[in-house]
Amino acid sequence: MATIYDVAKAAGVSPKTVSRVMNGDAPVNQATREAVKQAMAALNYVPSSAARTMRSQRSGLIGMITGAISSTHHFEDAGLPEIYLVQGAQRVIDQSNRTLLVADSGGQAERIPTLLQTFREHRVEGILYVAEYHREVSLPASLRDRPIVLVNCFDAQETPCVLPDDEGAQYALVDGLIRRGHQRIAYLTLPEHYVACDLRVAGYRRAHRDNGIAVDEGLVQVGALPSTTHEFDLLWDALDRVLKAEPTVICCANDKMAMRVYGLLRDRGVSIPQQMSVAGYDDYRMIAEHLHPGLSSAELPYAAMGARAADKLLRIISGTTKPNEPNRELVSAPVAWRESVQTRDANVTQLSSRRKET
Amino acid sequence: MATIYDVAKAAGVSPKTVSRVMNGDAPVNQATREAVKQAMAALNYVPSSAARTMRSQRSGLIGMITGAISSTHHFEDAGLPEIYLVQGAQRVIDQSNRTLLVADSGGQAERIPTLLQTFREHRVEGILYVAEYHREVSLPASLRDRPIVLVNCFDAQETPCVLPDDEGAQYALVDGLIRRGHQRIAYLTLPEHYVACDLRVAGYRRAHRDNGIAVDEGLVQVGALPSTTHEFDLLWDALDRVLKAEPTVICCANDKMAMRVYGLLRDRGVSIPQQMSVAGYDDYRMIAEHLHPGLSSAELPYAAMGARAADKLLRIISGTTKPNEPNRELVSAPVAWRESVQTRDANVTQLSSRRKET
DNA sequence: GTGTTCTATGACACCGATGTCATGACATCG
DNA sequence: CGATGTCATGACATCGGTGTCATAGAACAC
Repeated sequence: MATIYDVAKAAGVSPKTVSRVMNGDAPVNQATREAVKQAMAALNYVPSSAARTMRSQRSGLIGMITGAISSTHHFEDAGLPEIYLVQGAQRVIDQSNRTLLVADSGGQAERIPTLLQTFREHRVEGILYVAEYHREVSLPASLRDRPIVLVNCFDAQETPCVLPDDEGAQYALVDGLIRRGHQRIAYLTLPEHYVACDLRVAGYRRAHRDNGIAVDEGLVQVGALPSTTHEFDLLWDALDRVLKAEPTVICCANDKMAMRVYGLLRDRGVSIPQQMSVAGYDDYRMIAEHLHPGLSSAELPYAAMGARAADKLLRIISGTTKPNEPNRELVSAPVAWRESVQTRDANVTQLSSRRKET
Repeated sequence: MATIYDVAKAAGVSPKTVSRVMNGDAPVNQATREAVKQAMAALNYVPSSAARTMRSQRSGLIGMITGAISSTHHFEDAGLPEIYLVQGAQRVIDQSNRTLLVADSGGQAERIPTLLQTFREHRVEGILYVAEYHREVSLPASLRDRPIVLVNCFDAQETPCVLPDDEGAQYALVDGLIRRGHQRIAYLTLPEHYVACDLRVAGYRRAHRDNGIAVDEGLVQVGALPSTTHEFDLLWDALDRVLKAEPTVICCANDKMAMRVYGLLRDRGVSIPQQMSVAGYDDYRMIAEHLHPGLSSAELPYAAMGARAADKLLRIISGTTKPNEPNRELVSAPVAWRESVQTRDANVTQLSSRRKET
């Protein structure tokens, strides 16, 4: 590969002048500049980031570590939307003239030290630490030696983090359901004690409270288990229980669950949305758009979170954090309304007739 | 950050000796070695890959460019499984003590030159060029200056590539259907003239031929359009047409389409799999496992393709390609059989009774 | 005892950028 | 006309590793 010396020789100038042409940090005669540019083009010159890094002590690299945390089991399908996080972060990072170095542990936590070692060898300027679902983490001390932003997770040390606004999004979804005339809103939750579960149930309740509707506790049932292999073992029973409470719409903890509920409802001869509306969470387009009817869902805004996290990290690195910038940032997204939710005349109760059919 | 000089000073040796301890390329006295190791640990020393790269002229970086090609429109959900490609490639590349540098264009082709420039600045040793669906590409000349392996695509110049075995996988799926007693197998295809469409239809036909079954052309209908926004506009009609040919199973071009077909069949009151079996393609676990009933599907083996491509690229880089290694490699995967396909008694035709029901 | 080989180590240059400082050619000012 | 300043450029050192070569001492052969 051509070096700056080759270019200098070809253009009949010193390497330093070539450097000046590239970086524009000092005046260069127009004729000289042209000669240098021609030489660069002729030799197909590309500057070496290794040499630059050495001289400048700045690598221009940002490390992202994903799929990082679970050691007990592999998440088969978590990880998929991470590509959106990567895209969102990369866009922002490219604009700052830096490069994103992605290390995916593939869910094997034991690989993390190796990946971090690689990051350190490359002198990454900061790290984006991505969890596969909204949760609390405790960072290894070895991660604390450079700027870091947590994505989709938080810790007890108030490390800067970017989180989805689970409470707000679920609120928006349930509030939207109420505005569409629904009063009896079933909710099949995530596994208990998950951060997202608690937050979303809180949003569900706040939406009821703000609209002056009392929550029938029979309408709220745990719909999933933490184990991925038996994740939906209790869904059948949970669905039976909420149906007993005679809802007009079933909110599912995520789109996967909603997809299953579609099947289960149809097994029971319940048509969607005529006899029962359904809503999801995550807005996985792959699912929500292609289910029939299209699934209304609260978006998990991964791309925006990636962008926001990258932005925050870059500001920390450059020391230009905003004065009152909070450590913890919530990212919101609008609800995607599709055909699975039917608008009801608030004064009409179709419940009794529907129940007769099934 | 501590440098090799700091370590040398702390251990009372020369930098070169520290280097020897790290690389083990020359004998070092046991006592000296221990002293150096202690100094490295005490100073939390991590060697600088930039300095190494400069001296050795080897970056240890492999570039992967994804989501790279489409310029006309953004693929909303293509790109998702790419994470598997990344994981598969990364595993192999890590084992070779190299680092994967992923650049995702987010479907914006105009960003590719920038990304390639970054790759060149980092002196990547080779490039994995990933297409978002199986297709022919023509590479920009600027990509030809270093080893490259195409993934999920091929070109006219016989550039080394790794492809999914569409023909073989569709053959295996259809052959499996026939072995399960199906004789009238409908096929809703991808958009016409797509590489994968032609290959899969070929597999479908070969499976019939090998089993001595004539293909009823009414059973084969185009099920999707190239436009993503109107991708499935003709699915309704296509489904109607194949149903007229009285199939016992409907093969869909991909899992998304199968998900829609689930909905459409149920609208028609056709139960799956009792009245109609359904099969997909891609084996997107997120869909196939959570549809109800579970969807039988031919796997698109992204992780394996990523690993194979990385392996091939590393062998090209190291000059250890196998003697008879073909430029083009096909990656196969077994069919994932789930409940959406019902085994039939080959001698019983339930068609007439089923048609009456609907 | 001298020559040869091996072990263990260090001095020094080099990879390719760029920061610092110096210098020469002009232009401007008093 | 000499002092000062600006413009354009180059010499040189430096970043942190490692390849090359030199060297001192120990071990071994004859």
